[in-house]
Amino acid sequence: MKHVAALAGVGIKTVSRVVNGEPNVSEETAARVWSAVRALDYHVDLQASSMRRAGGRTDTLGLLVSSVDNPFAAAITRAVEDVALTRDVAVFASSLDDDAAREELAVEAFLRRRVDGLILTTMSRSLSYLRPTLERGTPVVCIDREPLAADVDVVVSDNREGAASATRHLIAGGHRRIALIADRPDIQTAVDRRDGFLEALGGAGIPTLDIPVVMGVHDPESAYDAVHALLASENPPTAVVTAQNLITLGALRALQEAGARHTVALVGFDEVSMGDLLDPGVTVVRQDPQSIGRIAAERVFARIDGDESASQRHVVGTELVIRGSGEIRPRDSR
Amino acid sequence: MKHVAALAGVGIKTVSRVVNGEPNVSEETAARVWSAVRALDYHVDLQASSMRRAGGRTDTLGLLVSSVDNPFAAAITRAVEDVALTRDVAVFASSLDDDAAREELAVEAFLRRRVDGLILTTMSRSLSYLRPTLERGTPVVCIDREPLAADVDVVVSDNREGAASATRHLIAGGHRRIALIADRPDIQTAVDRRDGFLEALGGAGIPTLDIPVVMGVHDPESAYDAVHALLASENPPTAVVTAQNLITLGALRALQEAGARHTVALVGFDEVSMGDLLDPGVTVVRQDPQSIGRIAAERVFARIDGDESASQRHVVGTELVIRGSGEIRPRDSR
DNA sequence: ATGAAAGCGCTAACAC
DNA sequence: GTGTTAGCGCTTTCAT
Repeated sequence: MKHVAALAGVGIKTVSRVVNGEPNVSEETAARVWSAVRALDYHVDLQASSMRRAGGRTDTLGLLVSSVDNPFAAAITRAVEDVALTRDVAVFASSLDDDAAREELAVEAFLRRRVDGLILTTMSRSLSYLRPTLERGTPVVCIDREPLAADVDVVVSDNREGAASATRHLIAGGHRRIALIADRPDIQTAVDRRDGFLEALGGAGIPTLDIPVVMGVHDPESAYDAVHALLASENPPTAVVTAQNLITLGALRALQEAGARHTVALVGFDEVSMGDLLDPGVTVVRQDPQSIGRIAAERVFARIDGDESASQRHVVGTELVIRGSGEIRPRDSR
Repeated sequence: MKHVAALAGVGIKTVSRVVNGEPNVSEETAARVWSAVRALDYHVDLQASSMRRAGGRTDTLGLLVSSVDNPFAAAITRAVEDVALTRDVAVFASSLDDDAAREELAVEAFLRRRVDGLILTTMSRSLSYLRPTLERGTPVVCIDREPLAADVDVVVSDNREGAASATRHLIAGGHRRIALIADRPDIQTAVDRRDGFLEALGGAGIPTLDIPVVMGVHDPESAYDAVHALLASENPPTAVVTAQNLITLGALRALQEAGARHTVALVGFDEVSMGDLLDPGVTVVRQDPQSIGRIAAERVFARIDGDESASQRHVVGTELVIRGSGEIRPRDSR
C-alpha cells in the first residue's frame, strides 16, 4: 500500500480510501490510485486490515464437518460456501473424522485464525471447551448433532422422527422382525435414530427385546459384516433400517452377495447416490443438507451482525422416498 | 498477549517465547505463563504473528475445485486437508462452478488473505491473471486441468489415455458405433477425453466422421436428454462413453427409462458411487483423486519450503474397472 | 479532499 | 533467562 501510494503520488490513507470504496476522494485521484494498484498487482491485506478495523472482523468462517468427503457433509459445505460468497467471506473447511481430539484441535486452529464464526459438527455433548469462546461473543452454530448443555444455535435433521417414519413404513408393510444398523453410540445422531427406531416399534406394540440393534457400525465394511452376520443368524430379520449413508452402502453389498436384495427389505437414513437406479430402488429417509448448511450460515451471519436474541433450534424435516427396497414384503409373515 | 503477560507478571516477549515453544525460558516462568494462558483462554493471533514472522507465512492454503459437492473434488479436498493437517496449515476451500469469472474472484479472495500457496482447478488456459502472483513467488499447483502457457506444477489424470482405454475396451467388445457424451469444450479435460476417444477409434480404423460426439453436456439432466435423443435417432449407438461422473448418472437414467441398460454398453469416466451394485455393474475408468490431492499438496509445500526446481508435471494413472455395463455386446454387429 | 500520527497483536533484533 | 524497541500493513482519529 505504501508503494501504491508512492507510485500514485498520494498519501497512504488515500489509497486506503480508494481501495475500500470510501467517499471523499476525487475521481482523478482515484483513477491514479487504481492504475498504480494494477501496475503493482496490489491486493489489500485482509489480515492487516482486520487488525485495525472496528469489530476486528476477518471475513472468515470455520466449518467443521464429519468429513468433506462424505456426500452429506459435502452438500452442507457447498451450501455454507454459497451463503458466505454473497458476503465475501472465505470458509475454512475441516474434517472431524468423528474424533473428539481432532474436534478441539480444529476449533483451536480456527480460533487462532480469528474466524468470525464457527459452524460445527461436534462429538462433544457439552461444548465445555468452547465456553470462553462463547462468552467472548464468537458465534457458534452446531449442525447435524445437538449439544446438550450449551447455549448455541442449532440446526439438525429430525433424526428421531425420520428413523421412526422409516420404521413405521416397514411395520406397515407387514414386517415384525426389523434390524437396525447404526453408527457409534458416541455419535449423537446414531442414538437419536435408534431411539426413533425403538419408539416406532414400541408404538406398534412390537416387543423390542429381541430386536437386533447393532450399534458401532461406522463404515461400509463393518456394515457389510453386520448384515452378513444378521442374515446368517438363527432368526434373520425380514427388514433392515440402516442409519447412515455409508452403512446403507455396506448393507446393500451384503444383501447383494447373499442374493437377498429382493427378499429382505431395506430403508436407509440419508440419501444415497443412484438410489433410484438400483433394482430394487433404495427407499431412504432423505435429509436436506442444503437447507441445513444454508440455515446454519444464515444464523452465524445474523449473530455476526449483532443478533442477540435467544439461541434458536432449527429442525430440518426429512422425507421418506419410496423406491422399492422398503416395500418388499416379509417372506414369512406368520 | 499483553494481558497474559500482565497476569503472569512477565514481559510480553516471554509470553511469545513460551507460546511458540522457543528456548531460554525457565520451567517456572513457563508454567506461570501457561496458567495465565489458560485462565484467559488465550489463543495466539496467527494473523498478527504472520505479519512479523520471517517469510510472512500465514499457514494457510487456497484450494479451488470444480465444486466441493462433486465426489471427485471432495476426495481431492480431503486429501489436501490431510496433508495440510500434518503441517498445521488450514485450507480455504472454494468452488469454481466452471465459471471463469468466479475463478478470478476466488483467487483474488485467496490472495487478499495472503495464502501461502494455491491449488487450483482452472478454466483459464493461460493463467495470465496469475502472472504477477507467480513472479512474486507464490506457489501455484494446477490440478485436474492443465494450463497451456504457465510455468506451474501440474497434477492431472491421464485423461486422453483413460478415455482411449475405455473406447478400446468397447471396440474390443465388437462395438463400432460408439457415442461420446462429454462436458463443455471450454473445460479442458472434456477436450482431452474426446481426443482420446477419437484417437482410439482412429487407431482401430473406425471412421470417426459420423460417430456421435456430443459436447457441452454439463449435468445429469442434459446427459439424460442427450442419451435419450441418441437412442431415438435413426442409427442409435450400440455403446456410449460418458466423459464425467454426472454425465454417467444422467446417461444411466436415460438407458434405464429406455429399458436399454442391458442392451446398450456404457463405460463411464470417473468412478460412480454404487457402480458395483447396479445391474449390470457400471464399468468405469477410475481416477485417483486421493493421489491427485496428496501429490498437489506435497508439491505446494515443497515449493513453500523453497524448492526452486523446474516445474513438474505429474500424471496420475487411471484404471479400467470392469463391472458389466462395458461388456455388453452389440446387438446388430454386422 | 487529503494526510500524519497512533496503534491493532505480534516477532526480530538487540539489549541487559 | 528476560525485557525493550521497532515495525509488519493497515484503519482510526484528528488535522489541515
